[in-house]
Amino acid sequence: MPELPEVEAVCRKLRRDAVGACITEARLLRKPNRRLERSVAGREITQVARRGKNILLALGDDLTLRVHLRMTGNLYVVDDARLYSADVRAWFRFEDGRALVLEDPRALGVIELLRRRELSSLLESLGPEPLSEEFSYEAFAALARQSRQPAKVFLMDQSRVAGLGNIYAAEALHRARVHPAKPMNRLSARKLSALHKTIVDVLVDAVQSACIAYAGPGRFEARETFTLAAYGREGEPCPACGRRIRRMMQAGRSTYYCPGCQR
DNA sequence: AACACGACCTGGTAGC
DNA sequence: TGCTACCAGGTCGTGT
Repeated sequence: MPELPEVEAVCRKLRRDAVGACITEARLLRKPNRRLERSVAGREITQVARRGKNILLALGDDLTLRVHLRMTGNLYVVDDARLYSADVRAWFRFEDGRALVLEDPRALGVIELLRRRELSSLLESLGPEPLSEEFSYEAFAALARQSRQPAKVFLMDQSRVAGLGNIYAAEALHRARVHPAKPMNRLSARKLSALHKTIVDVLVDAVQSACIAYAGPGRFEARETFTLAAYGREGEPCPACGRRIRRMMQAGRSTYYCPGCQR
């Protein structure tokens, strides 16, 4: 379910609700992990950070709880974890009675405890944050020029750019008028530059939209201000040129694009 | 290096 | 109504 914008919305809310909370007890309901459960007890959540689609809850200086929501996860604070039994896969009870809850119907989400070294190797494996200074055009273009990967596959590779997923990769390509199958090293400087810009634009818009719509429990369905131009619109007219949006498969995922303007 | 594909899981929906 | 097939916002491991 969540890509960078939705994960960012989750993190912003957690910064308000969970930072400073002290964990008294934890349970991973799907796959019990006594070591993790024991290790987090008594620890304070000192910081909430996002890197790509990873949520990083710092528990003091040396330990970090990494949560990845994968397709259907959601992470939020509730007043009483016992009231949210349906798809709750893990809970972390706080001293004040509230609890941090991982809700994840498909149970593909990941929770793990990382020591400092493990955290840095995770961070090293990820490409630049597209909404930070490190996502420069030069760095992006340098990677692109040496890759023959199809543009869509390249954008979804977390080691190239961290945080894009199936929806926003498609939307960035559509805005930049780049065909999803175009090999990255064959894009003109003009197209490459357009793509670099639309990645940022799409994510900025989507973060704003996700933050407005996101309230915690529940899904990320309401995209208040972000309208998808291509994703999920097979057969509908392209808002830019009117040609019908097509769907194709790439790396096992659906890709939506406009055969008229994306070339 | 690049790509296909299955595995991990569950639920929703279109079609018969 | 009930069944089947396919689809889903992610990632990893294996094989070609």
